[in-house]
Amino acid sequence: MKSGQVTIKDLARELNISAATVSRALKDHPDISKSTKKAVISLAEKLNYQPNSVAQSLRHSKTNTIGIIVPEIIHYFFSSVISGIEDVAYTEGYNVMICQSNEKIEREIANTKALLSNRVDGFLVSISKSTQNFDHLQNILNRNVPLVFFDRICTNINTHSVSVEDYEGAYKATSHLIEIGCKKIAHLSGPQNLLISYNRQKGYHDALIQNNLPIQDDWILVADSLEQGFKSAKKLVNLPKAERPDAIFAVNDITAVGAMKALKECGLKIPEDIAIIGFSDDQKLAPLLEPPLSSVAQPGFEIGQEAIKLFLKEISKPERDGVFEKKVLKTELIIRESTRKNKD
Amino acid sequence: MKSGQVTIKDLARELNISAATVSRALKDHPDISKSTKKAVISLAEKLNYQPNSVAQSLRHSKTNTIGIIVPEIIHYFFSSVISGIEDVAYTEGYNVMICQSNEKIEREIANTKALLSNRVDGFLVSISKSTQNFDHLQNILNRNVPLVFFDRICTNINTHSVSVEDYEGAYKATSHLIEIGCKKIAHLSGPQNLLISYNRQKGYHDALIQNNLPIQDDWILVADSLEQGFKSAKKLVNLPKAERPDAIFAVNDITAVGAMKALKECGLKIPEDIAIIGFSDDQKLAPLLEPPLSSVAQPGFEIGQEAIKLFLKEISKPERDGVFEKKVLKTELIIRESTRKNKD
DNA sequence: CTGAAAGCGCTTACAG
DNA sequence: CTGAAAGCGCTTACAG
Repeated sequence: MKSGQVTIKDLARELNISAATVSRALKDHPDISKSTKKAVISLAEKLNYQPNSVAQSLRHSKTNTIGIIVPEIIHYFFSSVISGIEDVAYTEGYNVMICQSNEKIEREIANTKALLSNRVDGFLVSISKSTQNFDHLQNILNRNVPLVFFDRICTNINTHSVSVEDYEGAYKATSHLIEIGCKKIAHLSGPQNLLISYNRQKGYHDALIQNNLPIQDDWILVADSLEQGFKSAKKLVNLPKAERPDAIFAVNDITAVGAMKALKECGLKIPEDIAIIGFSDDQKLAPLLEPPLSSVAQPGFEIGQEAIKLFLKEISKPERDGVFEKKVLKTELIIRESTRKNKD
Repeated sequence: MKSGQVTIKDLARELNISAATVSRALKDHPDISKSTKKAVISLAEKLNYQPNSVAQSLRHSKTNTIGIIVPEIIHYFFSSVISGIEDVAYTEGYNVMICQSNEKIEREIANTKALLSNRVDGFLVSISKSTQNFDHLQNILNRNVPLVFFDRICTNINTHSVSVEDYEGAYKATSHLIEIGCKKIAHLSGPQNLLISYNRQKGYHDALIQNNLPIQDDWILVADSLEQGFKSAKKLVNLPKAERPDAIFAVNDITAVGAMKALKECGLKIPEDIAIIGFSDDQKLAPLLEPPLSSVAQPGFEIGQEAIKLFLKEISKPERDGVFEKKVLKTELIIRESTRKNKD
């Protein structure tokens, strides 16, 4: 009773049999006699025996635990992904250890170390905005531990990943703005070192080009928070009348919200004066705004499910074969009032 | 190289010393000579040695891991709490295992089992809506494992808890409605088996009584989702004119949002026709609504911090003494447009 | 059908 | 200053 928890030894002593037999009986090993099994199981139940997973992990060099690193749990998107992971983990008998990088590489490195020490069976990671060096991530692979990136994937490292069609989504969003008659389209973009930001901007860019619409540097502002969205929109509004955009495509919903706030404050009507569309479709937010915000939906829950499934597939291989799957999920254009002009 | 990871044995073999000495050198034990330490540490770094926490956990009967069970991660409130927990856990060298009950007791029971098997050092739990039997929770304490409830605490079990002043918060919210001139105040309430719902309703009830305002059964409807809030508000609006409430106090923000939607659809003005206030103050939502929603703020992040601190305090005791701390944090009334009448 | 023995990786009281 | 030994709780190849 050292740890207060019943062990196999306790059961063995009580029944006057060996620990080995108890162990076998508990896992219904065919060798063990029915009567022994019955005795063991009934005692185990009586004493509320709970196998020590720590010992099992050590024995098997397998913890049945997955390490997750996300920038911040509080975001709707990331908590959806985590839910998706947890969903599959639960049915497959895995536990999850969750760490937040808080967008800081130092913390991401520390998280990686902690999870490695804990011998998680695999990593599911979405990198921080400040992750520009990748040694800690490469280190995971060097140790032969499976790694799957999701959403914010790291192209410098060759491994599995789950992402969405950021380029296509942005292209669709921008094309949609063009279709409803907008001609001067601004973009509030994310940090360019993140592939997702880069791709979204590229989709925006290409949609304009292909529709022979002007690309103007002062219509492209880096902003990915409510506050920055607000400030940037103010800047756009304050451009000389002829140059003022008639639409904004924001890299994510919260930035769009900031922009909307600024537009309203300036007495501009959405979408009549300026149409606006976000990205990621925070379903707990976008439909509830006024006007409801159009966005590009990414299936967060499904991304999580796919990420853990790639991990499960990897560990079911007889051995690491260096073949990596890059799963790319579709996005969906969600049209709401913020891009629905009256004439439609 | 069984597991692909470097072990103490590997270091020992390489240096021709014993594993014991390596172990001591790595933890800077005073007995070990400087030169040995240097050799060990430099080799450890060279080979990128990462101690195996699983083995350490087994050895010490301590995993430095905390188990968290929440109803659902996706809620702003719960992810704030988790962030608060993670924040302290990180600085204190703890890892967190997070499970969701999805509001189902069966899953909560399974989560408890899994975390017990993993020998987490303690539990931080917010119970599900359907948790009416508490054996699985009592079982945690019976095993001498510390348990701290937060937010949705379970009064049948005597242990630490962190909650907020639900009664006072509800009382304040209702009083506020009365102060701005509302006289017929409805309440959208949560499931009554949850203490928080019960307390909020009681605060509402008592505020009305003390202000000599009528309590009417058909003004109190159980609703705690957007959809139910919507439906219930419709019911309230459809009451005979004289009985139609002039204010709604909702058990949480999302229910208030549903109600707002219904009111708007019926052409009613907020707050002029019907004022409305929520609870919990989802800061990613309430301020962005139109009109911005008043609410009662609960400090989610702080709740998480306090919960893990109670756990840390408990395990720092020389032994379990059965003395439990019930921490109750303040709420704050956040007044926004949804309860700000023009005359104010 | 059952048990003794060895080992997963680490730590530490004990001995020298 | 260093090492051999035992043990944390479990599992399994080997032997009988």
